[in-house]
This record gives sequence, C-alpha cells and structure tokens, in this order.
Amino acid sequence: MSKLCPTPALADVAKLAGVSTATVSRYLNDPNRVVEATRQRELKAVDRLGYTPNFAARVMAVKRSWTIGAIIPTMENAIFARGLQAFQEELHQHGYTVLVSSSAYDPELEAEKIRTLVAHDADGVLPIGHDRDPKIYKDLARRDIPVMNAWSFMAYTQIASVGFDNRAAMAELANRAIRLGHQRIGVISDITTGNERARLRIEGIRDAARQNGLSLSNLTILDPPYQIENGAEAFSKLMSQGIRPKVILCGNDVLAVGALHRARDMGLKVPKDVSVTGFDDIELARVAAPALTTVHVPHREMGRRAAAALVDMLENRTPGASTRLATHIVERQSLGPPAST
Amino acid sequence: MSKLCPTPALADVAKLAGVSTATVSRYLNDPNRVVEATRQRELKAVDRLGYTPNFAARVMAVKRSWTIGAIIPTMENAIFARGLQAFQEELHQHGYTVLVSSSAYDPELEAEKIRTLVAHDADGVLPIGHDRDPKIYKDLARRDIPVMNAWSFMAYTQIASVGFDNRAAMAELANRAIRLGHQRIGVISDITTGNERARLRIEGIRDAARQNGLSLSNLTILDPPYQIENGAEAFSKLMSQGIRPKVILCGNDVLAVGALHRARDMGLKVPKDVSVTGFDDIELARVAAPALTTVHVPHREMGRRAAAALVDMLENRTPGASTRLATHIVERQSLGPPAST
DNA sequence: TTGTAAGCGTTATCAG
DNA sequence: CTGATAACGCTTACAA
Repeated sequence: MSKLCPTPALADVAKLAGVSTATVSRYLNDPNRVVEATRQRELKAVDRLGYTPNFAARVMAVKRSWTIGAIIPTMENAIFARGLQAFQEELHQHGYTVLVSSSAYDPELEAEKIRTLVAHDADGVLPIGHDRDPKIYKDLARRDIPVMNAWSFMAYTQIASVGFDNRAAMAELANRAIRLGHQRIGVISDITTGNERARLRIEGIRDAARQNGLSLSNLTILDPPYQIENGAEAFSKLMSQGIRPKVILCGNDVLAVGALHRARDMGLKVPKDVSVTGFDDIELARVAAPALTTVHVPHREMGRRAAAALVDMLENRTPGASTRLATHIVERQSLGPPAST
Repeated sequence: MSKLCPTPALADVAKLAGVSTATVSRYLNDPNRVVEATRQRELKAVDRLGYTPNFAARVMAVKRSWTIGAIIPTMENAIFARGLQAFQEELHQHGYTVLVSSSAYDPELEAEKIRTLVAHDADGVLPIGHDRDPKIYKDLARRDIPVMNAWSFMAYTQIASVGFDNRAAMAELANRAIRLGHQRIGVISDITTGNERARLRIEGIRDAARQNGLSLSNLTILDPPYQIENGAEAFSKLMSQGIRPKVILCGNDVLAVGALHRARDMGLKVPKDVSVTGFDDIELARVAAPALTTVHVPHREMGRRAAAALVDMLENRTPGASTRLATHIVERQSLGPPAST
C-alpha cells in the first residue's frame, strides 16, 4: 500500500524499513547517526518508495527555509540576469535556493513580492537598490530577516549593500566628456521612478556640470524605459531641439545602442557628429558599431559578493557589511571631442 | 506579549481579537464568512500585529502551494528571460508565484533543480525543451504534478508542450540560403548537449541540404556556448578552412552577432563576402550592422501560452494540450547570394 | 543507537 | 456564524 502512494512521507519510509520516523529523519540529515544495518534498510526503503522530503514540513519544523528571495526590476535586463546568475551559483554552493521575482519597476508590486517572499519563509532577501518604503525594512528587521541591497552602494544606511557609486561613476564619465569640450549634453536616463540608481547617475552628470562651471540649463534629460527602441526614439527627440547636443550620455548600454542606431539612420557619424556613451558594459557595448565607450560594472562579482555577504549574515548572525565595488570607464569609439561647427 | 512577537501567528491574532483561530482563518480567506462585528476586530488585530500568513503552514494544510517552478538553461539569455517574464506575468494574474532555477545546460543539475522544486511543493513545472531522463517525467506523473514543456513543440509525446518546430523553422531558412545559390555552409549551433532545440535546428539544416541534393559534407558544424565572443571565435575557425563557406547559419542571434563582428574585424563585407543568419529575433538582431536576417520566435507569446495552459491543467485537471506556434523568417540585410568568386 | 511524542501554523470537518 | 480538534510531514528534546 505504501508502495503505490503518490507522495510518500517519512512515515511510509519508516514503516517499510521497520524503524521510527525519528530514525529515518536522522538518517536523511546525517547518515552517520544511524548504524550501518539500519542505514541499508532506510536507503532501500527510500528509493523503493521514491521518497523526497517535503519542504514545507521541514520548514515548519526547523523554521529555516534555505531559500533566499531576490526581487529585481525585470528579468529582461542582461545586467540583472548576469548578476543574479552569479548570485544564484554562489548561494547554491552553500545549499540555498534562490527565488526570483520581478517588480516591473513598480514600488507597489515590489512590496507585494517582498511580502510573498517573506510568507514563503525566505531566510534572506536581496532587493535591488536601496530606495523603498521604510516600513518594508522595519518589517523585515522585526522578523529578523537579513537584507542585502545590491546594485547601489550606500555608505550611510542601516542596510548592508554591495554595489558601486552610481553617482561618482557617472560623474567621472560626464567629466571626461566635458573636458573633451562638450557643452550641451543630452541625457537618456533609465526610467527614474522607484529607481535611485538612475537618479544618482543623473546627479552625477549634474555634479560634473557644476564642477566645470556649466549651467545646468545645458542639460536635457529624458527617461524612457529600458529598451533599445526607446533609446532610438529619445535620441530623435534630443536631436530635434533648437541647439543639438553634441554628446548623449545614456543611463545604460541598451539605451545607448538604440541611440547609436538612430544616429546611423539619421546619417550622423559617431563620434564625429555626435558622441554617445553607455553604462554597464554588457557584451552589446563591445559589438556595437562604433563600439561603445561606457562604464564597466562588475555584475557577476557583485552577485557573488552579495551572496557571500548574505550567507555570512545568515550563518553567523553578523550585521552585514557593505562593500563598494570599483567601476571604471572603458574607452572605446563612441566618445570624442565635439566637431567645431 | 503577542504585540512584540517577531512573527505573529494566527493564534496571536485570534487571541487579540478574542476569537478562535478557525474564525481568523475564515476571515482571512473570505471576509464574508464572518459577521461585520468580528471582521472589524480581526482587521484591527491583524494590522496591529503586522500579521502575515505563514506559507509553509498553509501549504501543509491545503497541499497546494500556488507556486510554479520553471527550470531554464540560463538566465543570461534574453530569450528565456523574455518568455519567462511573460510566463510570470500571466501566472501572477492567476495568483501563482513562479520560482525560477537555472540548470546551466547540465542534465544532472537540471534533475536536481526539478527535485528541489518538487520538494518545494510546486503545483506545476515548466522545463525548457523535452529531452530528459524519462524517470523525471514518471516521477512527476506519479506525484500528479502537471508539466508543460516550452520552447520546443513536440507532437507525439505524453507531455504537453507549447513551442515551435525548431527543425522546420531552421530548414526553411537553410532552404532559402541554398536557393540563393549557397553550397558550402558553416554552422555555428548553440551548445547541443542536453539541448534538443539546437540539435533539431541542425537537423533542419541537414534536411534542407538533402532536399536540395547537397552532400552533407558541405556542412561544417561548431557548437560553442551561448556568448557573443564564442560566435566570433567560431566564425574565425570556419573561415580558416580550406574552402571558406559563403554562408554561416547560426543557432541563435547572439552567436550570429559575434560572427558578424568578427567578419567586420576581418574586413569581410556581409553579405557580399559572406552571409550570416541568426535565430530568435531578439532586439540585438535589429540593431546589428548589418541587420540580421533571422527566424522570428514569439517568445512572450510562448510564455503566456505556457502559463495559460498550465493554469488550465491545474484548475481543471485537464491533460494539457500542446500548442504549436508559428515562426517566420525576418529578412533583413545579412543574407544574400554568394558572390561569384 | 533508537523510539516516543510534542510542536511548527494553517485549514477543514464537524458540532454547537 | 463560530469553536474544538484533528490532520498535514518533519524535527527534536527527552527517554529508554
């Protein structure tokens, strides 16, 4: 009878092996805790029944799910995908499973997903970026669930983070453009609502402008959603202004490639007629024509570090340290001095 | 005391509201099943405590997790990401949460991930492609867990699938190349182990060759992992053969873009000196230079359909229907007739 | 080394 | 409409 049972339980194994459930449980969690003789019997019973432990039951008993929840804005973005893959691989090494949900850049949805993850007993949580309703952090803290923020390094917060300084990185790039002689700057930012990373990058551009004594009125900023198409459209808009900007700083490589593409369609040479820069340094940046000058971000490294930090918080109940990763500008061919018109 | 409890349970709410746990449970699942008076008290108690239902406990009680597990080869592939996003959105509408794991194209790992998902009480499973140890399907069937295969339509199997005919689609493209006058064909396939999609596409090319009376010795096949770089390397290899192929059929757009890039580096004009085709039609294909002639696959549609079908199997205990989606060739600029040398 | 039995947080059945 | 109470499958003292 137990042999045909669709979902055998520990009790079925115990019965078949002629031992108690406690013994089977011990065998499953650490074979050395039972003697050879019983070990054999259990082993046989287990695979004759095709037994698989029930996760929910185990979670209830030990109050630990070995599950980490990650909430990303969208899966359709190579940088999150890549970082997450590394995050996942590292965690897998330590026996954790990662549950991924996406928020579609919507704070409400994000909050809901986080609640769902918590309800699913996630042992830890990895949201992207830092900005969100403080209530969320409070609730997580009360439940004693470790949180690690990624993709944005924040020095002065309670929440541990592993990321980079979006603002400084973009400022560096903007500075370079300005020193090259650019005055009028077009910006195609990533969507900014509920996305401090995009906002910080814009701030970085403003910082650079101020430092170089450029009036902020030289900046025109657009922020379409992450899509090649949108980068192209935004480029057109920027180019239809009275005075065309000679450089377009983009919030990410995808948008930048769209801009590059549209420039070509409009018969504009890059960087002779107009310069375009990206951010992230995904593969796309290298194969674009011309190759994109961009900011390199160590996505995989970030994912790995986030995972390691989370494991540390989990295993040692440490408060969680923040790590700031370095980024650097990758000079390729899309940024040059403005042509003197 | 219950007020400071880090993880309030139903019992805490019940106590605070002065009712039984059964009543609170009813209230939570359908507010109409309790009278107004108690409803108010519960409401207050719930948010004073910041109560959130415990998922594992609920799963144990109802034997239903409202969770679907998806196992994809890798997250770092735009096509899976996109399809999955749609899959997830559709499922979310119906109240399901999707758990994503990746197998890194490794059958062993994949089996493990599926087991993990089952242990996590997934109500349904979505693996990519059809080929895997029959034991896995048998086990899933015994446990009565609906399975839906995606990305590959299989007419004659027990397992429901939603996908397209990889073989026919690629055959059509190869046919077109051959009719254009191509004889020697280089193939840069996606990795083929544990990946029948890639194998079927290669078969499609062979079919086309046979149909046109071309000896299979005209084909040279390489199958590096999914990466732009690898496409470039493979291209170099194909070009260092005695007789250079005049057309390179790639298993996906990413590999094709790598090939395109390397062609440019080698000073070869596409399609004048050599033609290159892709498969998938991701955004990248449109912005590549020259724009890639490729096979369009409705990824989002596929994700959505897979989700809908799974929901149907789940809610109505139907056996699960298979759906074959149409693909079509998108002619852009990378495929042309061979230059007469 | 092994067994007994309590408990984890819900839901569901069955009375009231 | 509401309250007891028995599952659900596993772990873990505590005993033997």
